[in-house]
Amino acid sequence: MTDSKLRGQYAKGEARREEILDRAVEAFGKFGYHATSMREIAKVCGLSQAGLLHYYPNKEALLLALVDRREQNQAHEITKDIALWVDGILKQEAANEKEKALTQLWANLVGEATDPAFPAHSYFVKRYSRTRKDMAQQIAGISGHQQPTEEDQVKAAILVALWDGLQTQWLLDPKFDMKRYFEYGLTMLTRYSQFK
Amino acid sequence: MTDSKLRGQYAKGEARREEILDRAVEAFGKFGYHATSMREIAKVCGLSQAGLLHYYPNKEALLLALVDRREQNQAHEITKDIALWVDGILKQEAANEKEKALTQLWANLVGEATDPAFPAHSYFVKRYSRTRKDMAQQIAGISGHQQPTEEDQVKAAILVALWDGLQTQWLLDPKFDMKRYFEYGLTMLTRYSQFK
DNA sequence: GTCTATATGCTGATAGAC
DNA sequence: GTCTATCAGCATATAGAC
Repeated sequence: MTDSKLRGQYAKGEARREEILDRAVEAFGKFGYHATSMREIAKVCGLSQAGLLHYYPNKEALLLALVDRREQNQAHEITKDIALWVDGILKQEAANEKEKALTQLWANLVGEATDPAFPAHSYFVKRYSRTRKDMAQQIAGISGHQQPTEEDQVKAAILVALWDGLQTQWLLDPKFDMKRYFEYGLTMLTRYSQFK
Repeated sequence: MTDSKLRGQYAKGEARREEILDRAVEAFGKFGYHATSMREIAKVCGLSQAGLLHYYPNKEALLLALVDRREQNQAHEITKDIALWVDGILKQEAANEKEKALTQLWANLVGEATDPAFPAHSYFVKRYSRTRKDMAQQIAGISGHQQPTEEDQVKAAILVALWDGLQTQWLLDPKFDMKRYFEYGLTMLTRYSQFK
């Protein structure tokens, strides 16, 4: 079934949809979700506005497709090897740095998603909650705990915050060396304990 | 000169302007800058749209006035007493938690301000740069350094990131106990050193 | 699958009456 | 100081031709 997608109209349409998402990420990332019109996105896709609506019936559908795709590209396993873990995180960080448009979009969306009436609000809430849980599990793993301790959970929230916050500063100022700060923070989190 | 403002038309106008800012903070905070119309703000102020424009000639002027006012309310001195410093930061954090609308506005704006074309983009860039510098000075002070060390500067950026990042998580989920995480992070930052 | 044409409504902003 | 009336522009969305 998946292979059959590679031929025929369906595959073509799917490819087009992917391409549209790529352009949309760029546009939304630059100007924000609300400030970017479907016309503009259509334009950078070489489509008319009505043509774009053929693929994504409205703006919200486009947004959700975008967010969903990012989701799927970020699945990762849990490891007990601390070096491997740090490595994995830094790789993800590097990926975010490379895909600036997507990172920018994310920063933009999170701000807007704060409003409960935002189309993807509950998605963001769940997403953050799950990320914290996963991080806590991961930190417990490398700390030799069966279950995440209170401190593991606190560290997880801090790590998530650090990630977002450093990205913000980097987005505002491209010279900001996010990686350096992130590495320091990671090391600190792995080495420090309240009880030492 | 300042006293004379308290009487007459000028004082009245000033009070009205302040009131408008209060309402605007709320509106922008909820829905973001771009997604909030001048008409909506006018409405919650009990004004017509043209009436609102009498006080702030355009949308951008309103935004800048807002950001400017927050700026002035956040000036603070440098202390060498670590407990005093932590106390001051936690007070500011509590204030942000109380003034949810303003915090929300800030989160929203920072996301949008990432775009160089955003009206207040350069303001945000400068603001963050200065905050990092101030924080580094402050951290140097409580660490007994004459000048901020490299590590002090890294810690400053991390603290700023932590602040933003935890606020984001709290805004998404009001049950998120931001203060607890912030306290942990502050303690960690003051106790930990790369060289220990 | 993509287009043109069009409907309807909201945007920021201006002009000018009161 | 506040209003109504109005503008040009752009938004999302639909209908229907090719």
